[in-house]
Amino acid sequence: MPSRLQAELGQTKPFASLEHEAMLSVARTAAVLDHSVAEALKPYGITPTQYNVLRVLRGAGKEGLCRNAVRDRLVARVPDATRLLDRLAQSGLVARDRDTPDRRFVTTRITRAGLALLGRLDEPMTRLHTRQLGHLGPGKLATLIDLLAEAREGVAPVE
Amino acid sequence: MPSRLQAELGQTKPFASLEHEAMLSVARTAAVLDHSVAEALKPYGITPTQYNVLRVLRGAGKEGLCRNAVRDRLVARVPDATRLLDRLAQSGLVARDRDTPDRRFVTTRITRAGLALLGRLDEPMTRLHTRQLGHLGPGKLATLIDLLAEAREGVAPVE
DNA sequence: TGAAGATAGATGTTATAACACGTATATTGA
DNA sequence: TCAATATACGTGTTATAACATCTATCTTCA
Repeated sequence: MPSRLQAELGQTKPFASLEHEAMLSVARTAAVLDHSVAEALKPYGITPTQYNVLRVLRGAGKEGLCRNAVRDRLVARVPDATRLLDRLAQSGLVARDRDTPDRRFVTTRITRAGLALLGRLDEPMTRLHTRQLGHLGPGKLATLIDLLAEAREGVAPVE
Repeated sequence: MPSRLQAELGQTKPFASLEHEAMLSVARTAAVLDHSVAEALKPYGITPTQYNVLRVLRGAGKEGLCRNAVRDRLVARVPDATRLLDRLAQSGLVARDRDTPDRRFVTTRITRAGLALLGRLDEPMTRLHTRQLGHLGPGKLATLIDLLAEAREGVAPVE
């Protein structure tokens, strides 16, 4: 029986190895999920990466976070956190201040407008997540989360 | 017990839902795996997407594939397949011809140089895949592949 | 104390992604 | 048969990613 992924990619030959099929399955699933999140966020004028930043900053609270701390908490590696935050600052969703004793640090905090945007997004995003993955049920979701964590053990961290 | 992903992202609060944690787990795992593949391919001067295209075209054989067929077989959605193939053609790894009865189609085929490059990559990439995911073993890999396929059922296809 | 190195961040530049629109060929149906 | 539509692909443009390099501040230690 050809695999589900094979059919999705219109591929005639089976995969060379289970490892390879798993690699492509992860990439495919991430692309599909990310695409639907991007579509859902589009009406609000932000990208999944920007949404991720805003959630990180909401989690950090009033203290805020410096640039590198934000960058290291993001799901995907971003090589240019400065201009990512520039754009969010220009939209008024975050604010930056060089207000620590160590003058090298620039603290970024989510603004009232950023919190308001996240507030408007919380419900639709939760519904989206449920619609996308809810059918798996708690048991399978927990297994999936565990297996993915185990999968990440095999490679060096994103550094 | 805080989840593994929580620790990786330096996050203090638990995730809002299993669905959300699963979403982020998939994205995180894909980013980590993609990054290591990109690093491995860098010495050869191609990106993961280009590698993917070359594999698709090798699979298609002498017949080749038209632009949209290539695009639809890629793991991740690419909105500009023309210039992606332009770059591969400029590197001499693929060749294009408008040689079908229907003059709208442009057939793309992998060149001898493209095949040679893939040949050099086959072994190191297989080793990389094994190093990244081999420790899971066949049983867990099969489960992971199945769960990811099931996860993709919840959302509309990438169209 | 002050030069060397480390750290945090900004900036310049090129390549690619993303989106809208344009062109050529083929198909359909009045 | 020929105008309308569909299909396959290309092009123009802007935004962002990716990479290298630069500046400012702080730390370390001879």
